[in-house]
Amino acid sequence: MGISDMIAGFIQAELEAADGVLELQRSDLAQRFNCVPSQINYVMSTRFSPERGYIVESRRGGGGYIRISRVRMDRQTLLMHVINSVGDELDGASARAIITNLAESGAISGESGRCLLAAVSGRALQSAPQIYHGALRSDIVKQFLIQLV
Amino acid sequence: MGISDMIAGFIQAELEAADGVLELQRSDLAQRFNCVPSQINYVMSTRFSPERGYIVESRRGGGGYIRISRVRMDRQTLLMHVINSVGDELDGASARAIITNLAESGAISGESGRCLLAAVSGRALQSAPQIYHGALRSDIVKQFLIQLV
DNA sequence: ATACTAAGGTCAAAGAAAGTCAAAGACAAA
DNA sequence: TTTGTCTTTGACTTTCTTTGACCTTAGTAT
Repeated sequence: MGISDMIAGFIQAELEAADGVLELQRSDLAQRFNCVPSQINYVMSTRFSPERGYIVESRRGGGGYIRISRVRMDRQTLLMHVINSVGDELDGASARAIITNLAESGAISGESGRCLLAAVSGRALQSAPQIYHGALRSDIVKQFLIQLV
Repeated sequence: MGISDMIAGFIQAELEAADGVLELQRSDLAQRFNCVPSQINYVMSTRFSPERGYIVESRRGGGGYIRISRVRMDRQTLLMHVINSVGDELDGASARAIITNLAESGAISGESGRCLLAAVSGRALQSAPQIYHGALRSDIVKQFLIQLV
């Protein structure tokens, strides 16, 4: 494992500990890992790009810094919205509507959609009495989607 | 027996010892067997192809590597096997074991694994009385996996 | 304002792996 | 002997990483 990977690992750990936002100094970090400062830029652009779900801001000059934030993309916002909007019970038709919607909007993959649909289908729930189905559907959908946020 | 066979044998032994996943460096291996590095590529493509049940990943550049993992069966066979082997009830620990296994072997994605795990978690099933959980887990897992075959 | 100093940014070159491909060699089957 | 298949080799390519020289921006002191 090269230096870039170690730096990336360190940052991710710190980010985890700091709950998603981290502010650091380029030269500090470079010193800590005994590398040239521009290596930090390299790590930023290859490991913490927006495509990978991070926003990196910075400022030069005295008291400068690099701020990295892990960002929940639009997708995530949408998912959270859906998760929160689903009540304690969910009937089959609504579940289908919600799930196909998510899939069509691209928030979840078609495959995930099919899997989730299957997991809340009559077949999957048949062992439990009908009265529980609404609540089960709601909980299964929520727990499933939370994994994708 | 040619060099390629020796290399293949060595790798298989190491794989055995390493329990299915092995990471090595092309140039190291080439040196050890006193051959040209591209010979390793030859061995990979002729002896460790996906048809033979292996997945080979690699990375170039500094700190590059070649990672070889053995996959038991092809995805579909494995999935069907699992689906058929799950009885009418499934306890939480077994579900976890089965699902993480599938994910580790690459038969399902890590994401799918997490989703399925979430869908059969205590949280997802809490609305139904405990006595139904076993059957629900079994049915949900089966219905979910059938979508992926 | 001006100049100094303390950040961070850019870019291209050098280095470190791995990948590709085609030619040459070995060997068994026809 | 010829033919076809499997191996071996090495020149050349592509990708990823590391390094350093030089540039820009933001405070701070005169």
